[in-house]
Amino acid sequence: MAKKKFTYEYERPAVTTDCVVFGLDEDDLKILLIQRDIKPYEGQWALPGGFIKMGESVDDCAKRELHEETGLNNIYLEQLYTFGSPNRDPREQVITIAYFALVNLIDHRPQAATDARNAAWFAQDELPSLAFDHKEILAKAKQRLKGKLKYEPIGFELLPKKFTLTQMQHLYEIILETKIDKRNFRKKLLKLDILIETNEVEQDVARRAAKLYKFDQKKYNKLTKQGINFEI
Amino acid sequence: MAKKKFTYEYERPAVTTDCVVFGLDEDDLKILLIQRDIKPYEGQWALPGGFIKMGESVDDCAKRELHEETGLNNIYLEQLYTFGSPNRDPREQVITIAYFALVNLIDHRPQAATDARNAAWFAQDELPSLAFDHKEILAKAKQRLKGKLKYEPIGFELLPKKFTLTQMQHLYEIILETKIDKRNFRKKLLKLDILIETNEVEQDVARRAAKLYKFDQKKYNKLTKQGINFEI
DNA sequence: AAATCATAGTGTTTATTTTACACTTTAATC
DNA sequence: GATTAAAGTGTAAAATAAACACTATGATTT
Repeated sequence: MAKKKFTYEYERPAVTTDCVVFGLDEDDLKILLIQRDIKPYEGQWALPGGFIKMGESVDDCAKRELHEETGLNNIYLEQLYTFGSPNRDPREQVITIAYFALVNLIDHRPQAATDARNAAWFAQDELPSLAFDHKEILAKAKQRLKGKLKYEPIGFELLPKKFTLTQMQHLYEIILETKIDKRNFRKKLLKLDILIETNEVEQDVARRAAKLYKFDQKKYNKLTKQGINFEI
Repeated sequence: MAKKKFTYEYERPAVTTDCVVFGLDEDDLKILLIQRDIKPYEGQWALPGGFIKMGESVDDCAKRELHEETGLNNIYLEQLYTFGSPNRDPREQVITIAYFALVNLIDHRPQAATDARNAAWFAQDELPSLAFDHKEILAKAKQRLKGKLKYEPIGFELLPKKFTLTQMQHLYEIILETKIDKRNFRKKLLKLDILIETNEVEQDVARRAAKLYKFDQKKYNKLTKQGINFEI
């Protein structure tokens, strides 16, 4: 073991960040996990994350760990909740600030971890058992994702740059776990006026191809300044 | 200085909790601050809070610090956000998990701090300058309070056990910073069916006395299980 | 005892939003 | 040319939200 070097007057907990990364596959909401290569929980799957370094903000720590362990960069990332039960880590007291992230799996295909750790996407119904209290963190993240999706159109983060209205609707149906009426959904979404209709259509489909739309960031920013109101 | 006793392999940030306590006065939303008696920011006003102890959960730390510094106990307390910029404390890196709390000022009159520190309630428009990044934490708390009030009837936490509908309406008006129509407000609130009408009325008012109501915790619990939907 | 004051308490109408619902169009494939 | 699969589209009914003003009550004043 490396020699211990840092001394404090009072005992201190360790601090980590962990990240729940959601990605949308064809018809499934997937979660990115890494396989632990050290104790405790060696070999088990866990949320990507790790210890904070001095001089870095908590947000930066989450970004860095996510990049180091999964190769992901520049994706939607937001603080979720801080978990601080004294026994959540068997080694010692570890406080973790959990984040949740959204990535579109079409542009960011499942990637190998850069530091040789095993990383993989798991569907909801094929989740392995998770290390630490990560199951609890995941539950909180799912709850937050559901809640957020109703009031903010964060769905764009999970879709490719250009997408069809049906893709967007599927996304809502998968996350909210409910069927949505096609006409009503389109009416509401288009009324928000934050979509740009491109003059392209889907490619390589064996049926009538759907129009592709883009997200209009500028109009969306204006809208949020006035206080958005989007309830699906 | 006391001798330093705890040694770690890697440098660790200190961890604290801070608490934004809101209380409702006659016609003002007030915030509980304590005056710092040590450096840094000695003599300045700050949110109540302090360092986490080993073996205690983050939630427990918030409760304990709140009690030690303000005498408050058993009040509505919920985690707000974790602030972790590396320079938010001039001494060294300190990560703080911020909480927000609601108390009714009628039952919990402004109290002296138990540990001799100066504690006082401040109205929004007479806030002193705050230590650390506490102004930012306060802003986040206000934003959360507004947001929450719209979807959950947390107003009860700020009112005495028995209250009039007008008091509740004033609360909404003060926090949301908007005028609300009396008839529409009452209709909506009563339709939720989480109020119990007592057969008491206000005392000592020089006009027609209003009926007093109580919050029906049981019905409310049922309601939240089904997913509440209360938008004022 | 009557008048005054201050706020409690109460319903209806209109506008807006949400929901329910089914057929035609299009383009590729067989 | 028929088939297939999903795209795309509108209307009517129901529910909800918003706007709006007077009467009731009880204490205080004259």
